[in-house]
Amino acid sequence: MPKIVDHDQYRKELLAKSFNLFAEKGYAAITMRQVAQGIGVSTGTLYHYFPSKEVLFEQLIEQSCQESILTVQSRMKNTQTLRERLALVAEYIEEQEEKLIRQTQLWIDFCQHHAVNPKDLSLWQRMNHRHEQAAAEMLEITNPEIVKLLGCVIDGVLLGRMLGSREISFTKQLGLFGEILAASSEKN
Amino acid sequence: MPKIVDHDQYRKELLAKSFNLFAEKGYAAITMRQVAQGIGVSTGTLYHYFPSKEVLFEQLIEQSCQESILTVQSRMKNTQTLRERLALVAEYIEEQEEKLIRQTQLWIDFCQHHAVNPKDLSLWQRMNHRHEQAAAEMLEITNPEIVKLLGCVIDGVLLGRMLGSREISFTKQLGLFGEILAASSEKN
Amino acid sequence: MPKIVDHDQYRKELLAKSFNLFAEKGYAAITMRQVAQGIGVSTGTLYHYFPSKEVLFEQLIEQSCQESILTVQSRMKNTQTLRERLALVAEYIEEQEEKLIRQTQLWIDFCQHHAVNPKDLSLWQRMNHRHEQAAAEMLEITNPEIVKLLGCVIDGVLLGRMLGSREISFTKQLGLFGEILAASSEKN
Amino acid sequence: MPKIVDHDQYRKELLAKSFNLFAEKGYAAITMRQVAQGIGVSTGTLYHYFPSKEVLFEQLIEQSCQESILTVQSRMKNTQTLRERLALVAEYIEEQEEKLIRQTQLWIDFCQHHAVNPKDLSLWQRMNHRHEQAAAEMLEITNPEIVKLLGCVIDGVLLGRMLGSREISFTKQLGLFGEILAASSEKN
DNA sequence: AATGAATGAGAATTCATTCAT
DNA sequence: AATGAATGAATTCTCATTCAT
Repeated sequence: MPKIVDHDQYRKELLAKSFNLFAEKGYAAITMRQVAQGIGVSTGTLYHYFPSKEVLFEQLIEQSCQESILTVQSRMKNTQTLRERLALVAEYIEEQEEKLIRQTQLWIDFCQHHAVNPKDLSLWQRMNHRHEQAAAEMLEITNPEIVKLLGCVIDGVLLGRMLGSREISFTKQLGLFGEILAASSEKN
Repeated sequence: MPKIVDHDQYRKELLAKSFNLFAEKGYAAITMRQVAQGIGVSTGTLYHYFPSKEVLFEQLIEQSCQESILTVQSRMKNTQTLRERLALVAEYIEEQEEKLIRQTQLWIDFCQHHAVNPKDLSLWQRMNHRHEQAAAEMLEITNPEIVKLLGCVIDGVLLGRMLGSREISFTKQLGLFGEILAASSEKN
Repeated sequence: MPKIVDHDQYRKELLAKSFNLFAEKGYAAITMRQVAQGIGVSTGTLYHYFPSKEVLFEQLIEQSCQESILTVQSRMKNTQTLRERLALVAEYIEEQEEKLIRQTQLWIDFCQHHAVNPKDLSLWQRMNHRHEQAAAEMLEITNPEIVKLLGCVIDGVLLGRMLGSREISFTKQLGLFGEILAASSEKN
Repeated sequence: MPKIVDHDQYRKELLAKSFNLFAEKGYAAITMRQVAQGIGVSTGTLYHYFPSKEVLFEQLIEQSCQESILTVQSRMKNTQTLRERLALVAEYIEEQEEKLIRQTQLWIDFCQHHAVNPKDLSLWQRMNHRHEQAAAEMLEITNPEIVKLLGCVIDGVLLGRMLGSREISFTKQLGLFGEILAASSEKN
């Protein structure tokens, strides 16, 4: 009888624990020893679950995207009215800000060093799409071109905050964007 | 007889030549040998002009920001009418897209690994400000809150394109943003 | 209820199964995991039967030599006439060629890394002796000096084939050697 | 002006110095640090001259074979009479015994771990051929089949001595082989 | 007995940096 | 000033061995 460990489940835990480490220092700058130490295992164990640093990183990206998608979905599930959804999305996006930033850091890193293949790209786009959709619902936007623009605003705030700007925030910028949109559409 | 070269001038040339290399691979991932080879000198020469990889990188950031600022300014100088400026800025931002993306890559990289000090930050902000101003003039925006929002849109497009999205572009998104702004303000 | 297996018997089976693996890759180059996988058990099981890689290897050498000796002996047992023996030895040596090569590989490997102790050495010499004797009988050689020379020829063929030469074979070279011997002795 | 080093010449010196180290411990068992230390340089320097352990080993094999061939040739060059040649070959083979053994060790090692390509093989065969030829001249053998047999005897002595047998030697076994040959041919 | 997860010392290799020329 | 050889600490990764189940 072997030691009882759900290999796959544990692998996912290790990935979750490495998330911050990779996001903070970047793929190239963090060492496997630092990762191992940071999540409390030996390098040997790390390599027992992942064949290489690169694969670990790829799985990290994948899991973090998929989890993000699931989280948004599940948040939406148990609510019926638009008002409820709006509240939840607003709450969600503020609460997830740090995570969103880290996720974007990871993705930028990933793009720089890997020839991003279609599967990965679609995963990222799907994730982004969910976030855009959630925000679009919050702001009651239907025009797809404007949803895209909204995506840019979100990404812009993300990048701004990633680079340390404290003058902008999701609430403020999205709020302003919502107002402008409302004002412009009233006219039509 | 020493070669007649202005030490400082040559240093700047080396920085200019390293720009793409650092932007493409990232600070941690590129090696000094790769940089040296990429710009056609020996590692020894590189170390003759820069005491360390880190300092080289810092000077790279600084020079690239300052140059960007100067470029925008000079572009604006010789034009009087708004229309002329608009044309030039539009042309400029499209033409510089790739450079802007690389610059942002570098800056993200820099922020991840250095405790950004006020001097650096102000440099970056000044640079960003110039770009925002240029774009603001193009779109005839005066409200500072909206200029900030515009900054987010620009950054968002930048991030989007950095991550490989081909569905968005400065022209399209800024155009749309301009329209919405116009529509919303007409009402007032 | 423990499984009904003779511990010692099973150990021997494991040794037999590891023979090829060690011979093909060499002691230093093969890993215990590869061995375990190759013979269809877990590393834990391997270590249950052998305290270390080194001991496993030593026992492998010993068992393979002893088995070789027994095989030659048993082949000889049930035959009385010289002719019969000759036929069997000839058959045996051709049929065992691959095994002999592997055995020699193992032994070379062993000598390189271990201070060969007298017990081991005598084992090897006894084995070699048997083979020489068998071949000597086949060729009806009695002079001990010439038996030694015969040993060299056998070893030479072994080494040649180990290194991939397809131009020589036991049958051919031993045959030629026999002829020369016959020719030279007729004269006396 | 760079440090004045004949890169290629120094590479060859490093190879020559590594010869014994690899032969004694075997490719898999020796570490690059041990090699570096053994030849008095840093690991970094080793990797400055050889891209990998494997390539170092391959070049080692090649250089050692080629050198062997050249040595035999040069030894033969300046001598006219058969007697002189015989003396030199006898001297050579005894004096080179240890080197021949090590070379064979290396080659066995090489064969075990590399898919030997035709170029390598022909190098080895050419080297072997030279040795056979030299010995054949010494013993005045012309029949190609018997030269091949002679090769087996040489290889057999080589293997025997490699495995520690002190009862056989080139002089003794080749001498005996020569006598037998002479005896057998006189009859014809 | 049997498994395979866990360990950490040690392997190959890289790379910022120094230094002789 | 310029070169590239040399260094060795640090990196990624491996593997004999141990141990909980």
